[in-house]
Amino acid sequence: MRTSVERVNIKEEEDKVESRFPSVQYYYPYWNNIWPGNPNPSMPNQQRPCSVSGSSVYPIRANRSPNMPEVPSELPVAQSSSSVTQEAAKKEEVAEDLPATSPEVQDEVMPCDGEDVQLSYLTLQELPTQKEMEQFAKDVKQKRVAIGFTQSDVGCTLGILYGKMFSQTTICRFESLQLSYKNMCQLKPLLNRWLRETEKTPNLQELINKEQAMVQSRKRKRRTNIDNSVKDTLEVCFLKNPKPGAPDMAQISRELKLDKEVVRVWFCNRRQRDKRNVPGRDYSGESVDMQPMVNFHMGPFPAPQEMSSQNYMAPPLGSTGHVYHGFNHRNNVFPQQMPHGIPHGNHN
DNA sequence: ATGCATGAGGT
DNA sequence: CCTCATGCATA
Repeated sequence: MRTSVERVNIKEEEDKVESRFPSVQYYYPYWNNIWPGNPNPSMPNQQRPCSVSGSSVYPIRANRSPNMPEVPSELPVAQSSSSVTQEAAKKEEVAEDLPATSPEVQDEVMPCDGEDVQLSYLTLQELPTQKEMEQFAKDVKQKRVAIGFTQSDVGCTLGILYGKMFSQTTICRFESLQLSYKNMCQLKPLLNRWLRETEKTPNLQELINKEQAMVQSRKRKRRTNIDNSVKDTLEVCFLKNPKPGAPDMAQISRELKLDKEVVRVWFCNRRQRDKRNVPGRDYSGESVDMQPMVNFHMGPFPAPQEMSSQNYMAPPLGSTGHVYHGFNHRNNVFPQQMPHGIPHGNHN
């Protein structure tokens, strides 16, 4: 049993469209998606092709596998909605980004084979390796701390300097490499620029405060709190079928007495999380797989995403059907290893 | 730091 | 109805 596991396309398996929004109307009237939160309405909305479209796929150096006939296909369809993120910082990334982090490597990167890592008009050099990315993230954090910036400050500064603001969340995730590879690549140029910019203009603090003054929030659905016991059950369901169809979700929601939309979102998020924490490949570079039973391929790259979730072991739950708090709800299933030497305390 | 939510863009 | 980037809200 190994890679032969093909993705089960439960996706199209059901056409019986369950009533999607049955009894749900907890949505407040803020649907006219104008979100005021964005202080930069002037962002160009072009869509440049992006460099990569894989999720948690990290490229490696070419000298590793000489047998991979990598063919950078033409303009990949960047469905990325992040406009400025790419455009603005791209060019200089080409020229200046590399030397900073890992000097030893100057050769090309080798995007994963079967993966959808693609190149467009960008050079291969723009695809940092996982190691480089780790180093870069570390650098960013170090710098941030050094100048006494909070993660929010950084996000804010990016907005001021380059027109696209980011939340504390995003910066945090960047630093801890919790974003998809592609996402990391998009943000890297910006942060790289920030890194350099910061050295010149040490007093951005004021700008920040000014900008931060106009923070606003729109009404949002209150965050649902799902009981751990319920989460356990959801987890079990997920392991059995990461992509339940509408009917399935309907049933789950019924049984757990959760709103269908909540269930749907939970699965979406669960899948997303699944992609970030690639089994057996933590971000520490040296890692070995910690899941002896999983059957994901052990190549340099994670298996095709669709199957990643199937690699999880069956939950340790008893067959009694009785749910107990058996999961670690913190860094569950795959404890994510943080590469940073810095302890993970709150630094804000 | 992370859980749930939103919305754009894609089938 | 999905994925993906992103963020509010909260533990």
